Amino acid sequence: MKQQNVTIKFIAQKAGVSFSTVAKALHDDPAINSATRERIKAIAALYNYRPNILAKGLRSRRTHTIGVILNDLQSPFYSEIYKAIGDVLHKKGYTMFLADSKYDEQLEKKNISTMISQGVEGLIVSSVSEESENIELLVNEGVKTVFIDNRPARNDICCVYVDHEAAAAQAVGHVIAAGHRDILLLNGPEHLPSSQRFKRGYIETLASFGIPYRPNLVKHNLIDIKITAQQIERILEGKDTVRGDEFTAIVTLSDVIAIGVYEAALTHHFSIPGTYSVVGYDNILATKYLSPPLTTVNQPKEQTGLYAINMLLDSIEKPESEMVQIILTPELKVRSSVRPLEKT
Amino acid sequence: MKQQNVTIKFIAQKAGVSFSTVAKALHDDPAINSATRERIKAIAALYNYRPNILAKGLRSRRTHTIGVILNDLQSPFYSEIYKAIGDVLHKKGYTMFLADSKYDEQLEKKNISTMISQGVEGLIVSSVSEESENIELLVNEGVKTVFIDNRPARNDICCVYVDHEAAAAQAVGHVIAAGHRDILLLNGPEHLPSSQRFKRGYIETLASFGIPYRPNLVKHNLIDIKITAQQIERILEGKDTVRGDEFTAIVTLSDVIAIGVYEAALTHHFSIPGTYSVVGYDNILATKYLSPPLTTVNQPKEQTGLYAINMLLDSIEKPESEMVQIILTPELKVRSSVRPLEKT
DNA sequence: TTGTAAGCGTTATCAA
DNA sequence: TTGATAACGCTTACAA
Repeated sequence: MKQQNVTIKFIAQKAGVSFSTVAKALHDDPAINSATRERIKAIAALYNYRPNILAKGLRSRRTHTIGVILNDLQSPFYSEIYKAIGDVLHKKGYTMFLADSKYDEQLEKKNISTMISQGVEGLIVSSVSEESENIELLVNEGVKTVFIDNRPARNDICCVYVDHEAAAAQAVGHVIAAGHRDILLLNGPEHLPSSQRFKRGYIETLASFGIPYRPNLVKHNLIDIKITAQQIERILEGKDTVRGDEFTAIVTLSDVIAIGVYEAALTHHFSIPGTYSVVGYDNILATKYLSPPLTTVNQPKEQTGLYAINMLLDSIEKPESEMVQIILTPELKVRSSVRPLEKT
Repeated sequence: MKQQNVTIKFIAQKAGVSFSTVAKALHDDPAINSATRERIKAIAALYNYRPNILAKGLRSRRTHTIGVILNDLQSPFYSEIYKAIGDVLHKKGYTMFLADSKYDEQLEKKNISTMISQGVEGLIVSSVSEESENIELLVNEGVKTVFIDNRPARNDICCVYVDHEAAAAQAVGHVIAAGHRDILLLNGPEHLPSSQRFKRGYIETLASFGIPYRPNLVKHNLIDIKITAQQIERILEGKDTVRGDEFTAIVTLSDVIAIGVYEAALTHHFSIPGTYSVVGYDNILATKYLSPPLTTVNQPKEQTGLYAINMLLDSIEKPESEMVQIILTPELKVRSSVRPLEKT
C-alpha cells in the first residue's frame, strides 16, 4: 500500500527545490537548468511519478478523455465500431469512457450527464433519437459530439452514418428479385431512428415494385435474439396479427434479429431458406459462418468508427473545424439464406 | 456554446448566498434551512448544475470511476463480460473506462498507468501475464484490482476465473471419447496464462488416456479468425511441422479460433466434422448457429463479470473486505462439430 | 443557520 | 534559473 501520493510537491521535497521548479522541469521548460532538470526527472522516475489527470483537467480543461455512448455494448455491431475508436484514441493518448444506453432515452440522458461531469472532451453517441432534449443538452453545454448510426435533426452536429433506407432497399430489392412478394419486416424499436429509416426504405421499395404495403407485416421489437425468436413463435402459433403463411421472406434491421430467426428455426423446425428466406443487416463477423450463411447488407463498421473519432479529435484539437456529415453506403452480401421463389 | 461554467460559485451568486451554503444545500445538509435549500436546488436545476467530478475527486478521493482492461475489446467473449460489468457499475453510479491491451504487456502497462492517472477507484484486468511487473505496479500503487480470466501468482489479489485445465480436459476428453487420438491444439499466444493452462490440460488428458504427446500438434497464434485460417492453410499446404493427415480433430482455446477453422474449411473446401472434428471454448453467442453448430466448452461469462465487479465494489466500499479467489467451472456443450471416428 | 478558509495536485503568471 | 502565488471546483472543518 502506498503511504503518500507521489506528487509534484513530494518530488520537490526529495529534490530540495520548489514544486514549481519540478513542474517546469517535468515539462521540459527551457528555463530550467538542464542538470537540475535531469536530476528531478530521475527522482520522478525513481518514485514512479504519475501526473494526476484530475488536477490537470481541473486546471487546464484538458482531460484527454472521451466518452462513447452506445445502445448495446454487447452487440458485435457496436463492438467493431468502438474497437476502432479505442485504437485511435489510444494512439493519440486519450482514454475512453464507455456507456450503454440500452435504447432508452432516460438512460442516455443520464449517461451524457455523467460523462459531462467526468469532464470528457468529446462524445460519440449512437443516439436513441434524432430529436430529443438530450441533443439540446449536448448543444447547450457545448460538448463536442459526433453522432453515429443516425443523423440528428439539427444540422449543426457532426455525424457519420449509413444510409439505412438504401440498405433496406437493397435487402428488400434482393428478395423481390428472387421472386418474393410477401415480406415480413422484423424491425427494431419503433422510436429508433434507424428503425424508422429502414422501414421507410422497405415501404418505398415495395411501392417501387408495385407491391402493396401491409402494416401487419412490420414488427417492432428490441434487437435481441430471444425476443425475436419469441416474436416468430407468436406468429407461428397464430397469436399475432399476421399468420405464418402470409409471408415467404423476412428482412431484418439487424443480423442479431436474423440470428433470432435462426434460433426460431432451430426450435420450431422450419427451414432457412426453405420455409423462409432471411436477409440481415450489419454483416457482423459470424454471419458468414451461420447455417446457412446469412445474406446480409454490410455496414462499414470500422470505417464508421474511424471517421467518427477522427472528426471528433479534429474538432477538439483544431479551433474551428467544419461541421461534417458523412453518409456511408451499405453493400449487399449475397450468401445462402434467400431462395429463389418459383413464380406461381 | 456555454459562456460560463455552472459551478457552485455561480449558483451561490444567483442565489445570493455563499458558495459553501450551496454546497451544503446540494448535499442535503440538515444544517441548511429547508427553504433556502429548496430555493438553491431550484436554481441549480434551472441552470442545469452538474458537479465537476474532477474537482470532487481531487478533493475527496472518490471518482466513482473504475477501469476495465482487457485483451481484445472486440471479442464477443469479453463483450459479454464487460456488458455485465457495465450494467452493475451503472446501477451503482460508477462510470467505466475501457481499454484494450491486445495481449501486449507494454500496452497493458500503459493502460494501467493511464487509468491510475485518471484516478480510477479500482481495476478489472484480464492480464497478459500472471507474474509481471505490471502486477507489482498494481500492488505497489495500492490499486484495488480484480483479475479475471487468470490467477496472478501472488495470492494477495482477488480474481475470478474459469479452470482452463478442466476445460481442456473436457474438450480433449470429448474428442477422445469419439475415437480421436490425433488431436491438434490451436492455442493462443504462448506467453498467455490461459494458453499455458489449457495446454497443460490438453497434455494431461492425453496422458491419462495413454496417448503420447506430440509437440508439433500444438500451435500458438493470436486469437484471430484470419490468423487461424492462415495457420490451417500452412498446415494443408505442407508448410508446417505437422501435415494435414496427422490429425483428425482440432481443439481450440477459443471459439474465435474455431471460427477461423470454419473459415479455412470454407476456402479450402474441407468438411467439419467430416475431415476434421472441431471443439471450441467460451461458448460465444454465435456458436450455436454455425454450420455445423459448434461443440464447445462454456465459460460462464456473465457470472465472471458479475463476480468480478461485485468483489471490486465490495473491496472499494468496505474497508477491510477479504481476499477472494473464485474458480468457475466450464461445461461442455455438445453440438455437431465432432464426429465419432470408426475404430480402425 | 450561514459564511470563511484551507486544501486536493496541477498549470501559469509574475517576481526574485 | 528558480520560487511564490493564484486559480481550477469541490469538500469540510471551524467560525460567526
